[in-house]
Amino acid sequence: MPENIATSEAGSPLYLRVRDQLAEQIERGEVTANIKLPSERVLAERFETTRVTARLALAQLEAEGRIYRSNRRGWFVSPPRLIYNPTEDYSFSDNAVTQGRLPRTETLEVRCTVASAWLAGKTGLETGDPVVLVRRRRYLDERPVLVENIYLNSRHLPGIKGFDFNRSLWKLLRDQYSVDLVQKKIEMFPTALVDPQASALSVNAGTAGLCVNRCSRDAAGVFVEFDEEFWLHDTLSIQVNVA
Amino acid sequence: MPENIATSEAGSPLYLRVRDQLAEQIERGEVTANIKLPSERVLAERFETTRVTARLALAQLEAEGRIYRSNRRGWFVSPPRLIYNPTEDYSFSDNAVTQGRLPRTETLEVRCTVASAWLAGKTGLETGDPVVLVRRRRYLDERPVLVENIYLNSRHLPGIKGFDFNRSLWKLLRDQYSVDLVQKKIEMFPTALVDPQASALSVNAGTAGLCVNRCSRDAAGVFVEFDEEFWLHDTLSIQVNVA
DNA sequence: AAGTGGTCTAGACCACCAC
DNA sequence: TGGTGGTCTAGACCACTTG
Repeated sequence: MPENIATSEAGSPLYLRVRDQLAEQIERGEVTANIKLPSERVLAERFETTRVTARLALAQLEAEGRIYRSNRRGWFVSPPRLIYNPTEDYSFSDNAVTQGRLPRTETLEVRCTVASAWLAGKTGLETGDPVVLVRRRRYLDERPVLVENIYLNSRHLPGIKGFDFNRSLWKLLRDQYSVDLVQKKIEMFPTALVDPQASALSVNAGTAGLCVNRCSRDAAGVFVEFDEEFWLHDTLSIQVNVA
Repeated sequence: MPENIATSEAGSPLYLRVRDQLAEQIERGEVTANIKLPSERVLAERFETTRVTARLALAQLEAEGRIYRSNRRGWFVSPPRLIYNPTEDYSFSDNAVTQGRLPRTETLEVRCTVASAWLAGKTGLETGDPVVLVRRRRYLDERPVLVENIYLNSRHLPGIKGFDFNRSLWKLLRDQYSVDLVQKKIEMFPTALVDPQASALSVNAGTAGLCVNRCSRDAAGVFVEFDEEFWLHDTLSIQVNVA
C-alpha cells in the first residue's frame, strides 16, 4: 500500500518528503540500528515514484549520518556515533567497549620506508629519513569505520617493526619504549573518501568522511609518530576539553 | 570538441573518469578559485554523456571539497580551507585576514529566550533559565560559510543584549565584562546541513557540513556561552595543539 | 528572454551478494 | 539464480538568476 506522500501537499520536493517519512520511521524505532531498509525498488513503488527519486531521499539520510550502505547488500540504520577525543592518549578498543560497542583492529601492512616530502613537512623529519609505516583497519560491531596510516620514527623506536599492532599503539610505546606522547598537533577536515581508502572500507568513492591527522612528540619534543586517520563521517563525534 | 573520455579504457565508471579530468583541469589551474565551471549541459556534451552522469562527477568533486555550487548560478572552484582553532579565544575576522581572506559578519537576530532541555543538558543551566540567543552568519570573500547560534548566560552578563555582535564576541566579553573563557568543551561532527541552516547559507538541504559546538566557562567554572556553529564542509580545516 | 541548476520520469544493463 | 545496489540513457518541466 503506497504511503500518503505522492498525494500530499507539494510544499517541498518529493525526495525530501520521502526523506522525512523514512526519518520518522527510523525515529519511531520501526527500523533500528543496523536494520536493513526496504530495497530501493520497493521504496520507489511504495512512494509511487522512481528509483532515482528514492535514491535522492536515501542519499539525504546518508549525508545526515542516519543510514549507511553496505556493499550491494542494502541500506542500514546507523548506530550512535563513537565519541572520540583525539587529544588524549587513546585506546580505540577501551573507548569502544566503554560505549557498549564491539571493536576490532586489523593490521593491513607493516613496512619500512622513507619520509616523503609531504610527511617531512608535517613532522619535521628530513625527506628520506627512515620510518615504519603501519596500515590498520578498525571495526565497530563488524562494520569497518576507519583506516589509518601510521608513520613511526624508526630511529627513535628501534625494533618497532617487530611488535603486534593489533593492540593500542599508545600502550605499546609506553610499555616497550617508556615514551609518553605529550605534544600533539591535530588537524581535522571533512572530505570525501576516495581510493585507496574507499576500497579499504568497502564503500563507494565519494562517500563522506573525516580525515584526522595527528603528529605526536615526546616530552623532549622529538617526533615519535604521525597518524593519518580516515573515518566514515557518520561513525564518530569528536570531543575535546580545554582546561 | 569532446574530451577523449568516452572512448578511453573503461577501467572505472564514466562519472569517475569525468571527475578525474575535471580535477586535473582544476589542478593545472585552467580553472582557479571562485572561477565558474562550464554548465552541466555543456559538460555533458563535452564528455559525450548525459546531465545525470555529469552531475554525478560534479557531486564527487563537491564531496571532496574541490568545488561548490552557488544557488542556480553554477559550479565554482573552492578556495583553500580556512584554518580554525576552536580551542583558542578566537576572532573570526583576524583569523581570516591573517590568511588573506575577506571576512564579513551579519547578525541575523538577537533575542531573549529561555534554556531548552537540550541546552540545559549541554551547559548545566536549568531548563527555563534566561539566555540571550544571537544568530550570526559569516562570510569569506562574500561566500556565506557558516551560521551560528550563540546562547549567552544573561544572568552572568547583564545588558549583553544591547551590544553590537558583528564584532568578535570574545573581545566583547573581555572588554565589557572582563570575562576570560578558560574552560571549553568542544564537540564536532560531520553531518548534512538541513533547514533552517541550509536556507540561511543558500545551499540545498543535504549539503555536507561540519557542526561545531563549544561550551565556554569563566575561570570560576560559571557557564558563559554556548556556541553552535554550522560550517560548509569544504570551507575549514580544524587545527588543535596539545602541549 | 535566455540560461542555469533542481527535480523527476521510465526505462536499461551490469556487478556483486546471498541463497 | 534472483535480488540488490551501481551506473547510465534521453528526455521533460520548473524555479530562479542574470543580462
